[in-house]
Amino acid sequence: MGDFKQPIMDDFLPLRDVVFRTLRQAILTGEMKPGERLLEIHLANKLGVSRTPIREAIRMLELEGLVIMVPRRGAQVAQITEKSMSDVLEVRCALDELAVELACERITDEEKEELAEACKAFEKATVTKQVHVIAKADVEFHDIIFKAAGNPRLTQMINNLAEQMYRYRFEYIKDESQHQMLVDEHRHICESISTRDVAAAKEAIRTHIENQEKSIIRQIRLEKK
Amino acid sequence: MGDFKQPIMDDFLPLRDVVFRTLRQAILTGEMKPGERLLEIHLANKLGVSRTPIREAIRMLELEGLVIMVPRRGAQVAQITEKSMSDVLEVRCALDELAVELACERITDEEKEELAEACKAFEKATVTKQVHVIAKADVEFHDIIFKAAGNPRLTQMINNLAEQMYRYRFEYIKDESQHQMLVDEHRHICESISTRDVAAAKEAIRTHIENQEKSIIRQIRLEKK
DNA sequence: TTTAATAATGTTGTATATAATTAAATACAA
DNA sequence: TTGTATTTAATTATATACAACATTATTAAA
Repeated sequence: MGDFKQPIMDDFLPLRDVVFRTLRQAILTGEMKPGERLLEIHLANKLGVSRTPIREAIRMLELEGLVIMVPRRGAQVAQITEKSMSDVLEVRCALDELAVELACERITDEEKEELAEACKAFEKATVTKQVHVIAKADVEFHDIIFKAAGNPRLTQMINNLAEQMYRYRFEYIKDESQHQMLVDEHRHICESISTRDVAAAKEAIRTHIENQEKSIIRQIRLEKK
Repeated sequence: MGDFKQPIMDDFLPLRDVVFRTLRQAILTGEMKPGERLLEIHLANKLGVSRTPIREAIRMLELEGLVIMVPRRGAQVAQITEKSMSDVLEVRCALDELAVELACERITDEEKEELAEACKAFEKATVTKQVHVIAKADVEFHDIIFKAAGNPRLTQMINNLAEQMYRYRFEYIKDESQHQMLVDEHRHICESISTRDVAAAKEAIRTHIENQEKSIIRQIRLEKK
């Protein structure tokens, strides 16, 4: 299927979902540049499917804000600006604060264990200095917090927002000088949730997100040159 | 076009958008009941269009969480449970708090005027005791806060969440015994934003949402019987 | 009467064909 | 050369056709 990276084909995923994931990946990784048009026949040929699943995927990308529709001219990849990113991060920070707040209230002893484990696992991962290993451990750590928060809707929204920053994620993790800080932040978050200290947990997660924001904004400014 | 209520046809909106709005309206008003299947040909005949725009609209409804897809069985209207509603309201409350916080920081003198106007207009609207007049004034009041907050992404997300509760909205406003409280809450919100008192504004909006939540939960419990 | 196999039907998933619209190219007049 | 029609090509929007699959009904056998 074309030269885009193929996503995992679990069972019989409808083609629209395969196309959706493929295009989303291409946009988030920057393989498809902002402003680039999504020509239906072109994509259909490239991915070896008909126009129908392409169109349906585009509708989904549109609602996720990844492409914008120009009436009768079709879709193009949405622009990523410093403003749009900081807007997203502003929202994400608020939602992450909510997540840790809820986690403080609702976390079980078992989940506390899991969180402590994940925290340690993250520290271990940083030692490997392999970007995707660290990224995975990071996701697992945060996923436990989301599970503890017990609000699937919230989880879905945060993950969706996080996805928008996918392109910048790896660059951030690559920077080894930040690793110790990341480990400390995770520990701090883990401890305050375990002791159900809402104020401390919110403060910790806010710092965590703000540091990410700084890194992302820095990268965007670099790109512009 | 069928017996659904026809939305406004500005210029030449693509059929998918007309269908999308029509179906969304039908779901949000309860005309289409949770669990009800969305049969493509059936809807296509009813609305006098082909299956293509119906399918594209369903993709959009799916991403908004209004319908869920059962693989190879098509779409059905999402269930609304007490849990799913309180999950949504939990998120909405956090986002509304963020909105007033940002509004406190960013509101201009001009917008302060507008907000005060809208607050008065809302009070006037309650006197008419006409549900849709009150609802409209309420929306206008909150829209000014969103504008002042200056984060379009946030606005879009809050509006999307608010939409999910559309069905219960009118019942809430219908209850005249609540009107004075609503007016007071709006005044309180308006004043604390104008004086840039973040803590007070957040507290005020939280109360505002929590009261809505109580009303909605009450209605859901009534429905179940 | 119950169960298994099979046919009929309904429905989605995908592909293709047609219509409508816009953008680009060309021709013509000022 | 510039501005304006007019044609041509490209592309989306919509409709229809076909294939795959799932469900239900029906029939045959135990």
